[in-house]
Amino acid sequence: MVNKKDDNQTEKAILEAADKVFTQKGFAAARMEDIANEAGINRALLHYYFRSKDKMFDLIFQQRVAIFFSGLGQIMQSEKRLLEKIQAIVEHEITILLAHPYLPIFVLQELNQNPQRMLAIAENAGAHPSLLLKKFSVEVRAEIKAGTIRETDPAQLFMSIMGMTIYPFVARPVVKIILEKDDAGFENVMRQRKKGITDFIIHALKP
Amino acid sequence: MVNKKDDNQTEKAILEAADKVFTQKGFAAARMEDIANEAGINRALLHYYFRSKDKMFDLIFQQRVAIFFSGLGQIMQSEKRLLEKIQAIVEHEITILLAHPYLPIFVLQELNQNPQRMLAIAENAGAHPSLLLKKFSVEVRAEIKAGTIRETDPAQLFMSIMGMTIYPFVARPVVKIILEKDDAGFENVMRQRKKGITDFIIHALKP
DNA sequence: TATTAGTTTAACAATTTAGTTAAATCAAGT
DNA sequence: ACTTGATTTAACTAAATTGTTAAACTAATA
Repeated sequence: MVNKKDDNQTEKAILEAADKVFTQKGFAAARMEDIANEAGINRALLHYYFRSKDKMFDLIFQQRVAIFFSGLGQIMQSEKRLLEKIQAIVEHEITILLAHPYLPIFVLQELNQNPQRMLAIAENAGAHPSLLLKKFSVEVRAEIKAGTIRETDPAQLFMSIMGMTIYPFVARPVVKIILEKDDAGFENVMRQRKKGITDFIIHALKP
Repeated sequence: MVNKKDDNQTEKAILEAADKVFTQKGFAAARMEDIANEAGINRALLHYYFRSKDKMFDLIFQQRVAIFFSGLGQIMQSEKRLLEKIQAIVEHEITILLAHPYLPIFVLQELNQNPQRMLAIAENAGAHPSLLLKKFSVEVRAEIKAGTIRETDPAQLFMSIMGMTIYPFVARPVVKIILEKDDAGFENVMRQRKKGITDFIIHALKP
């Protein structure tokens, strides 16, 4: 038997709305009614589908963290050479952030308020986050030994990569004003930035 | 006549408490009682000193934004050569962020929810934020023409500097886990990072 | 046509929170 | 001792918010 609005279309609409509202306002400032309005339904139906605000939030938050970190882990563990790997990271992250602009500030803000969530989710995912850097570090040291890049601390390099790619999205409203861009302009700058960051890092690592 | 707890010590305690609570939880999640407890007083006295939550928040927020941007503007407008200027920016920002670790995520989160606040504060400060980049851009182009640095987009460079310095603080809980550091260890890494970032940028800019 | 599941409406209870107030208390200075 | 202003206590109001519920409605389906 098929629903009035066929299939699970409503559930999807709710999840999308919840994502939008939670992401833009954060958990504390998000109102169930905001989500209902955004989804084009009413509060009663919200609780009919998802029992409580907390349950909805946990769902959304896990999804968002997954999006934020998923691809990254795979690329970090891949067999590419270091510079190619860095390029892949940068392009992947910026592509994702262009599609989900408010993702990082949301995730990071909620993690800051509740840092143990990070560990819980990581455990759930099966791998400890510190593994993320292990292989990367080995590769960096190998390239240094081979003389292909100059002496560099892997952890510092990793933070630089992440900072250069993610920060502009976190500081989006400030960046837009300083650069005098609208949303379209901002996104253009970020697309150019894919190549810009990679070049920048390649030059910085030259022996 | 002097107060029970002499002078304006209480007002100071309240402001410090409000700073701490607002900064860590954000406006929406911050409770007046949290602030009162943190200040070692009760809610009634809070309203006796500062009429409302909004008033308190506006006060704190303006102060925080000022700290976040103040020194930066002066350095950007100064007469240093480009590389020295970059070094000064990095050292200044990291020094401030070590003293106020939760400052950027707080400011950026609240700005994201309320972007027009940025313009209001900027107007209040008398200068449009876009001026921040003007002189810097001229200098970058001059150095490029002089052949002292390679072809570089000033805006992209600026975002890279800010990203490398500020992002680790925004992502502090994640960084701590990935690097397996406690607070002291994290701060050590950030102190080392002052020189690390500057070196990184200098190499990246070499013709 | 009767059934069924999704949906709306509207009212409700319970809780949390901001903000107010009056009275009591306390710690100084005069 | 008296006064004064800061502070606490404790109660309160008003509003917002989450969550629940019963009844009505609707659209597809059997």
